[in-house]
Amino acid sequence: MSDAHEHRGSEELDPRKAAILEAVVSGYISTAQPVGSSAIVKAGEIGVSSATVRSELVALEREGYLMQPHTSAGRIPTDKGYRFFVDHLTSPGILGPQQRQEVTSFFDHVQGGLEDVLESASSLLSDLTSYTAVVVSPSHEAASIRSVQIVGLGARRGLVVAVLSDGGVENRSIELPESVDDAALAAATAHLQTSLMGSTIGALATVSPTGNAATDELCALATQVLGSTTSIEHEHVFVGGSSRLAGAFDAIETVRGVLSILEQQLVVVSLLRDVMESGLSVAIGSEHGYEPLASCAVVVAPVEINGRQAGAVGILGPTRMDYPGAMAAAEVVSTELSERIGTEASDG
Amino acid sequence: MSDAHEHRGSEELDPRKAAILEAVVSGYISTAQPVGSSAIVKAGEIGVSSATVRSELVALEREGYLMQPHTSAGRIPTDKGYRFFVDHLTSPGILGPQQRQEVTSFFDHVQGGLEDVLESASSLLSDLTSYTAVVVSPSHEAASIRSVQIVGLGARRGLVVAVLSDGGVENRSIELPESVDDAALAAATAHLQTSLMGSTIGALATVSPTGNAATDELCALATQVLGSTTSIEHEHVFVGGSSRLAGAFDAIETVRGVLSILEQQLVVVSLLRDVMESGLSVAIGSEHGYEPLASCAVVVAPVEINGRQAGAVGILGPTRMDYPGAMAAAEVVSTELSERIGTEASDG
DNA sequence: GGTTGGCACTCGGTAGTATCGAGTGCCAGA
DNA sequence: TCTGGCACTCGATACTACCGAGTGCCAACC
Repeated sequence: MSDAHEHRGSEELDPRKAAILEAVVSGYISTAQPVGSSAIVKAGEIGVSSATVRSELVALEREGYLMQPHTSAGRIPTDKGYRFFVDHLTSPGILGPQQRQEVTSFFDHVQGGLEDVLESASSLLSDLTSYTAVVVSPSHEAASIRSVQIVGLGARRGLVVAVLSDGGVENRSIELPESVDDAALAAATAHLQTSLMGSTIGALATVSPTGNAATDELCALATQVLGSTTSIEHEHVFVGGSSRLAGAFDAIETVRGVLSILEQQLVVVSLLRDVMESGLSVAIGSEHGYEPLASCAVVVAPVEINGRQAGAVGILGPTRMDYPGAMAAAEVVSTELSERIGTEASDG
Repeated sequence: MSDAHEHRGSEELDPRKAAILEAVVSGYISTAQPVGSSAIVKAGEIGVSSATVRSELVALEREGYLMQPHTSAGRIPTDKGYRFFVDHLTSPGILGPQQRQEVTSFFDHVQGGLEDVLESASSLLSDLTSYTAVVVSPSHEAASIRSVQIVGLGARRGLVVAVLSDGGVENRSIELPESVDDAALAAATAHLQTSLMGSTIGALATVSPTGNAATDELCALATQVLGSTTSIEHEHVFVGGSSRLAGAFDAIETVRGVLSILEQQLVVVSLLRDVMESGLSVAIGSEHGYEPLASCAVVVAPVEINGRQAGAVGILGPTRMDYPGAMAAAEVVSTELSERIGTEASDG
């Protein structure tokens, strides 16, 4: 009480307290059982008796790093305990040779369009970590348009296709006005192409009228559907290894809640963005504000294109997850993805 | 034994036996509890005493329609029991007005490309039924190419984009040869366009050489990546409402297994195809050969384009699912999807 | 002969009780 | 300040008793 440090979140901890806290956290992470004083002593790192450890445990509990599920049980870490562990007691870790191999092999062999790569990447990240992984596609908002065209599909149906500088392809189906022939489509495509080339999908350039009514109508239609859905709504979320959630939690209601969150793409996007904006790479328990994820930890890493943060990868596990491993995997995959997706490099 | 009918799977059942079977099945579907003789009598449909019902239950059990979880419990249906129920005791049912409204509202307002529509449709189907839903995109194998182009993204990176007659857009990133300028890309695009227009992605037309080395190299590259992945590998599976699995089963291990199946897109595609090829619209329990889905029932409906079966929708629930409701929802959504996707209609 | 009420029996589920032991908090002594 | 000792707590496990839903069987009845 008289200690002014009490209100600081991350003040230093007695080296011995830190060691004991570490023993509890890593013990609980590997066994999923509350850790008792004798188990800590047996681990060998601390040269004192269990009685001494117990008094330290009481202190750690009072300070909010640990809690007891019930009176006669060992301790388990609180969110604050995990936080201290992540910030001060562990470092990102490195991938094992086999995982390293898996990553390089993946990026050597992956093929297909942007979406396919991201989709597979989410599976890769899940395989590497044994947790559920998410990959949020780079926002296309800032990507510039490299090509636009209107393709007729027959029977008054058409498709507006825009290719973006980041490799993304946006397409929207439209209903064509009656009696549009291929020539009209070609004319409109040509005009759109010159007008929109280089502008971003978030801020489409205005298409000046040509005087040809049919062309202008088509162009208006195309720009309208391209701009109609804000790009945030089209940020895509890829979830890999969702079945592993069932292994990570034993309460089926928790699994349900987390799965339900993962279905809401907007929520996942916001979650990852919020975490990164607060400058963290890990959000533990209730640190992010999402109730149903209170028993989860999220490890995130940004995907960058030309130094600008454009997307993200995330790993979702129980708070008692393997933080070093997850952070290492997220780091490696996000870096590789950034490299692979980044296109406007200077070595051309 | 002496009864020759014994070996026929779906011979008629005594009307009273059928009524009793129906009572058991619908009772178990709505309560999830084994159904006893007295509950059947209380339901009122059968004008006999519980003792009589019991002797019929014994017969139904001997014939394989019912089983007892343990000696002193009521009966629950076997897969065969559900099958009889679906085939003879119930009909597809109709959607409630509210659901009907939901469907029309959905198809009125949905926008975006083909994939977006299918993705949202899986959520719709899940919302309608309260079960997990899957939508398999129409195979692009038979769709003809309406447009091909190679777009440069800078720094030796390019994207091959093909627009198909069914509204699908395939894209593959490629590494461009050194020193390719926009003119070369345009030339190659033009040549590809005329060569491939109308051919299917499953059987690309050969592109005749032009004599221009750069153009021919680009065309070869493009046709190679377009043909490289067989189209079955690119059939896309959209899963909606996976969180509902956690509500449908109480064994967490079952949830895990089913989720794991849903992650394997190829398996889902095969499953739905197998079921439809055997002429069914419902597969119950172990009727399909997929072990982890032994406690599931799958309701499927084809998505057709111009009369040809091209994709499918499916509903995945426990064997004690609401078959009429699920069948109605699958039917409606698949029909609407067929209508919306089908493009080469004749009224153009 | 099919149907029925009666009845003994089975067995999962629930509640109550005893026991075990891991782990604790506390304290006196080193 | 640390340590060994000790009484205490309380979840987990095992065992028992009991209840009741539901059964199979059978003699009697229409």
